[in-house]
Amino acid sequence: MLDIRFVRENQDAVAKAMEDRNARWDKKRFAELEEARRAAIAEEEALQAQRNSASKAIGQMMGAGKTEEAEAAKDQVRQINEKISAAAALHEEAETALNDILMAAPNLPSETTPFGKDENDNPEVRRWGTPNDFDFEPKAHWDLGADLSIIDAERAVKLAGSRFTLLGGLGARLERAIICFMADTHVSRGFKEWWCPAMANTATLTGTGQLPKFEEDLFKTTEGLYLIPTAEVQLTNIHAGEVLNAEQLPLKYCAFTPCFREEAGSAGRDTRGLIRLHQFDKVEMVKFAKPEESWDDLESMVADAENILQLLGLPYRVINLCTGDIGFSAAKTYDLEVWLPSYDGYKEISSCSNCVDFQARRANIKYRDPQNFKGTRLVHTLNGSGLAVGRTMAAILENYQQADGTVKVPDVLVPYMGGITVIEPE
RNA sequence: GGAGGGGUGGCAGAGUGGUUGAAUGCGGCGGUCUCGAAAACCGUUUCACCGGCAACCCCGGUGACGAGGGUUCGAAUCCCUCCUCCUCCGCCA
Repeated sequence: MLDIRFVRENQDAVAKAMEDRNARWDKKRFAELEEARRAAIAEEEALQAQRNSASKAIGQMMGAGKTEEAEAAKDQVRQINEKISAAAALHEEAETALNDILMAAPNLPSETTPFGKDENDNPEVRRWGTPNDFDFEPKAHWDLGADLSIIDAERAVKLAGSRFTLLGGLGARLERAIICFMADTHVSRGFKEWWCPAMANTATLTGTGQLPKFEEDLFKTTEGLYLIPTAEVQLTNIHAGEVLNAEQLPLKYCAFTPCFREEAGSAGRDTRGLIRLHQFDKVEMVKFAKPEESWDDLESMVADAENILQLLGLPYRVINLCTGDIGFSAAKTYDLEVWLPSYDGYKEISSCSNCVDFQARRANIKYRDPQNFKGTRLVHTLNGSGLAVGRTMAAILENYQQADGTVKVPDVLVPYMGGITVIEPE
């Protein structure tokens, strides 16, 4: 959520930023509601002050035995109360309308977020590795998975429907190996690992920005809970409503969880394989940082994600999402895209964002730094995939496939595969 | 699922309708004392919002004692709903 005072004092800049983001923004309506809100508050509070002093006086009259005077005063306060109710109604009306606007408004892009209309305007930052030049016709991972009997798409449909997957034998083992490798690697680099609920409540999802605007992207239970679309939701909200100490920052958290997404608007896209599923696994990183350090923390988080790809020997590139393409809560986002032969191109495998104080304000996450300021301030929150497991498996299968149809296991995963170095048909 | 008992400031713990934003203790911060430290003593110690102002650190006001509603001139204190924690019983991976 944006800071209402900042929006009030920077109305033109906010309107411009919203336009850059392709977001709807009614500058005039905001200004009117904001004005109405403050007028109503001023009125309401002035009346409350009257009531408070009158009530105090009544108490004294009663104490002094002046019953009749007290009764007369009570009548007057009753009238004040009616006025308070009217002012409070106006106040709440404006407050609710403003809150709806602010909760639906995306974050402001950072200064280093390039201007652009859509994903075609995302500048490439760097590349790592060279895509394999196969001397045979490489298969797509869904064909490799079927041929090796490690991905059973048909039975997954039987069990749950389309956009689910069933991994068998070394496929299941490879999924588990990738998860453990990623989590272990992050832990060795200073991340604290967490194991989280796969469901979250409304407040939690509001804190990170999925709600109220993107409910249609989520699976909802009959109990009113939602399946988490990413562990970012849980890791970030761990400290919701808390005040952290400056010495503990930055906090570096990671977690493996399954993730669940409706994928409502993506019918027909990536229908095969492990790229776009209702349920997928992901190891997620989240950081809580001091505002003055968060941009450095974003760079190092990207490095943490890149480290996984480098250890796995998978070619990738880093792009800087433009204003028209960054997500709702982010001020700046780097995407990591892994080389995927079946797409003859790079495909997103990680997204690392600095949300600055946008989520911290929603979730009320602050920190104290008595050396440098009095009171508390909002922290900055960052999140990044480290990485999406299914897409990593797809990339491994496709990039490590061999002419005979087998798949070599990346060296770093061999220990996690119980020493198995090649995935062969059963 | 059944029965009972709780949720107050960083922590502990008072407070059952009227200067209680909240006693007291601990902790924290500042000071006195000391060569220094400890002890002792003195002072201080929540947050959000509105208004004033050159000013977030000053002044005035409003609100907040798990959350939301109600009663009342007035609620931490009474009533209702919800959330949550604890104890016992039952059930269960």
